[in-house]
Amino acid sequence: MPELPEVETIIRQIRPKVVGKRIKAATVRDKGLRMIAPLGAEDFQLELSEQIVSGITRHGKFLVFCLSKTVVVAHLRMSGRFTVSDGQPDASPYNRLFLEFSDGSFLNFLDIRRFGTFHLVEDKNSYPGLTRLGPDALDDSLNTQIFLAKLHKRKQIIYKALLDQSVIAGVGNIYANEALFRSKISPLRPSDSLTEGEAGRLLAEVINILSTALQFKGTTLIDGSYLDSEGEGGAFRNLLKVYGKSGTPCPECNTTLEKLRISNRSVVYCKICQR
DNA sequence: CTATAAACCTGCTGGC
DNA sequence: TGCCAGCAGGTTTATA
Repeated sequence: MPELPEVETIIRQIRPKVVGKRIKAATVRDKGLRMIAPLGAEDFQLELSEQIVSGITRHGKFLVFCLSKTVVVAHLRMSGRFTVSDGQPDASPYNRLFLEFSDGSFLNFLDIRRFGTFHLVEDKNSYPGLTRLGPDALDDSLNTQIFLAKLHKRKQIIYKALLDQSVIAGVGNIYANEALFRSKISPLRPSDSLTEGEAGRLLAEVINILSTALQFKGTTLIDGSYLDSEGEGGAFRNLLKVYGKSGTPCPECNTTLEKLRISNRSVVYCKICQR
């Protein structure tokens, strides 16, 4: 699933192929979904036509396409992908939406599960999904004090706080599991019980793991659930220590890793190492 | 206010 | 072999 490193990888790959180009036509192939907002597919296509892509940025897991007149905020959710093709749109049956540029190239949005979203807005401050976000997990301005203050303000377990994008933006289930293990903190700890030292350790592991995963172009599970814009999988899978490994020995102490169900998600942890 | 749950989707896997 | 329940899970919206 695309989390921060996967989204950043995709952006870095498509940016040079897309920025500066003029949109000749936008085509929403998959009608009748909630993918496009707030306009319907027809208006979305009209609005994008003739605009120039001036840049692509990211906040958390959201992609922000800056166009000459408007902004399109996209989210890949579980199975969204982008590809760039020449001459014709990507032939995948899961190609849900594509932009045709004036040079004959195409930016395609592929999404098996159709959870991905596109919001056309005036500017990025007019999209609530973005304004709600906390600082990006790899933003330089993020520090232990900010993180700790947010953790102490809420009454929820640290696992849920880590996934709460309004605390910090960009962490999903895979990297939350890994960061908690590496910082030796139990996912069940109340977030307001973390000491400054623990919060600092956890934040350092979050930053470390996300930036390392970015170097590896993200994580692709055995099931091939994530592929970048080149159709490649990320190699960080080989560095996972606990995610998806319940029932196997803890790499630190050999205790069998346990699986929890929190908010309908699978959480794997070592009850000996993580306190 | 918080906290939980359901909804959105499709492909894959495990059990019978 | 076939069928079906369950799982994967980020975010929004609804409900308690």
